[in-house]
Amino acid sequence: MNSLMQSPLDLLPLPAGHPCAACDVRMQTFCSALDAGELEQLRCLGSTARLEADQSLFHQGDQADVIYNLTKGSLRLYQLLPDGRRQVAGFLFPGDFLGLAVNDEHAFSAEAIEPAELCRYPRGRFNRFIDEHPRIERELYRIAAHELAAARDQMVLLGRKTANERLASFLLKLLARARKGDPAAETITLPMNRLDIADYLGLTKETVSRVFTLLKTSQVIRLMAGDVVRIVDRARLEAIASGDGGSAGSAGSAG
Amino acid sequence: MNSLMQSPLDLLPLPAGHPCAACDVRMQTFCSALDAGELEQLRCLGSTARLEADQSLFHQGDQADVIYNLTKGSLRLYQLLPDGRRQVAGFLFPGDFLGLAVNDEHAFSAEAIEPAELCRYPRGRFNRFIDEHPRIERELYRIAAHELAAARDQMVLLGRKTANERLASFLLKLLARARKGDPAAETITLPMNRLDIADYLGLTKETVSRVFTLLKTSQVIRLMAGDVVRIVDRARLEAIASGDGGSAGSAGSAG
DNA sequence: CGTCCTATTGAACAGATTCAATTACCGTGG
DNA sequence: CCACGGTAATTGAATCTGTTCAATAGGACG
Repeated sequence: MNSLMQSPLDLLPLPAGHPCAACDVRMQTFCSALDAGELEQLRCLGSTARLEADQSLFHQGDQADVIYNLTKGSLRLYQLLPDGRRQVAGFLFPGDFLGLAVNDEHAFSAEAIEPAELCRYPRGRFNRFIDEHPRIERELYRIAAHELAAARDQMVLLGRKTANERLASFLLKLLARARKGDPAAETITLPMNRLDIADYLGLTKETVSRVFTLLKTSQVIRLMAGDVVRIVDRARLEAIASGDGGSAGSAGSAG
Repeated sequence: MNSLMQSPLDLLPLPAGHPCAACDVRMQTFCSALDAGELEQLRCLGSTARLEADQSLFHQGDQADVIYNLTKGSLRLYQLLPDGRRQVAGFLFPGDFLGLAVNDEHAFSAEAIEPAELCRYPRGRFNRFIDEHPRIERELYRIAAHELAAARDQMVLLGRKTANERLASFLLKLLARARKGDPAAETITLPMNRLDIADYLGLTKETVSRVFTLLKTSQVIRLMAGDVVRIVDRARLEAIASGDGGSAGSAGSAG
C-alpha cells in the first residue's frame, strides 16, 4: 500500500545544451507527421522529469494540465476503488504518451514501476504547437484509436477469459512488443511484480503465481534470472491464450 | 446463436430530396466543429442504411472501409472467442459513431439490438472531407479519447467489481445517459436482453437475472412493462455500485 | 389456447480467492 | 564468504462467488 502514498513528480533541471535531450524515443511516435525542423521545435517545448521506483506521477482526480512522454523505464496506470481494490489499466513503456485526457481531471493514477524518465509538456504549449501543426492531430487520433482497440481487447480478456488464458495472452502481448525491436526475440522482461500483473489481469497475485508455475512445469515458459521469461513453446502458449489449452497441466506441443 | 449468423447490411435507396435527411442526430456531434455550410456538405457524403433486430452490420475481420453514424435504434459491439464465449464491448445509441478504426480490419462485430438506422460514409470520401476540414480531426480525437476513458472504466468494472456492483454501475450509466435528455428522468429503457447485459458485464444471464431480482426485492429498482426500469432509490444504487452495498439483501436507504 | 422464447429460480459444481505457511531471493553486514 | 533480515514469490487448504445445468414461470403472438 505504501507505494501508493509516494510524493508527486520530481522535476529535474534540464541537461545543458538542450531542453530535452533525452527525449528522442518520443520522437519516433511523431516522425511520420513532422519534419526535422518541427521535431526540433517540439523538443524545445519539453522539460525532463525523473521518477524513482514506485513514485507517483499523478493521482486520479488530479488536474490534467501536463502531457508526458515516457522516455525510459516503465509506468503503471491504475484506478483504486474506495475499499482499496486496484485495477491496472495498462503498463507504459518508452515511447508511450500519457495525460492526453480530454477532461481536465485524471481518471487514473500513474506510478513508476522502475526508475523512469519522461518528457513533460505543459498542455497549453502543447495545444498551441498542435494548432500550428494540424498533422499532429491526426497522429494523436491514431494513437487514441490504437489505445482504444487495446482497451477493448483487454475488456474481452477481463470479461471472458480464464486465468490461464489471461496470463498467456499477457505474455504473448509482451513478446509481440519485444519482437518489434528484435523479430527473433524469445525472451521478455517483466519489470512489474506479481501483484501488478494480477491487478492488470483481474486476478490475485497467488493465482498469477500458480499459473506461472503451471506454464513452467508444462515447459511452455522458463523463468530466468532477473525478471526475464523465456518463451519456450510459443505455439502452445498461443493455444492456451486462445482457450485451446487442452488438459492444460500436461506436456508440451508436438516435438 | 442464430442472431450471430445474420446477413450483412441492408442498404436502402436514399430518401427523395436529400441524401441523408434522417441523419440530424449525428450532426450534433460535429456541430461544435462545423458551420452550417459544412454540415450540409457532410450530409451529402452519407447514405442511409437500415437494420432489423439482430441483423449484423459487420463482423470481426471484415474490411473497415465504411464509417457509420447511428441515427435510430441501438447496436451491440462484441467479440467472439473461438469457443463461442462472447464479450460485448459496448452498446451504441443514436449519435454514436462506428467503424472509426485505424486498421483496415474490424476487431469487433456490430449487430442491431432493435430496428436501427444509420448514416453510411465511405471511408475515402470521409477522409477527404476531413482533409478539407481539419477541425473535425480534433473532434474525432475528442470522441476517441472519450471512448477510451469509458473503455478503461469498463476494465475496472470487469476486473474488480462484484456482480451487484457491475449491474448497479450499468444501470447508473444508463440513467446518466437518460438524464442528458431529461435531467429529471427516473426511468431507463433496456433495449437489450439479459444475455446482452451479461456479456457486457462479464457475467451469465442467470447471475444478471438474480441481481435484478435482488435489486427489485430490496426496492432499489422496479421493473416496469416494456423493458423499462424505474430507479426508485438512486442513492442506494450508487452505494451498491461503489462497493458500499452493506448487507445487500435488505431494505432501502434512509427514508 | 398452445407455442416459443426469454426470464427467473433452484441446486450442485468449479474456478478463483482468501488466509496462512513456507520458500526463494537480494542486499547488507559480520 | 556466508549468515541475517526483509520482501516477494510460491504453495497449501478452506471458502466463496459466480457458473452450470436443469426446471419452472412469464409474455408475446398466432
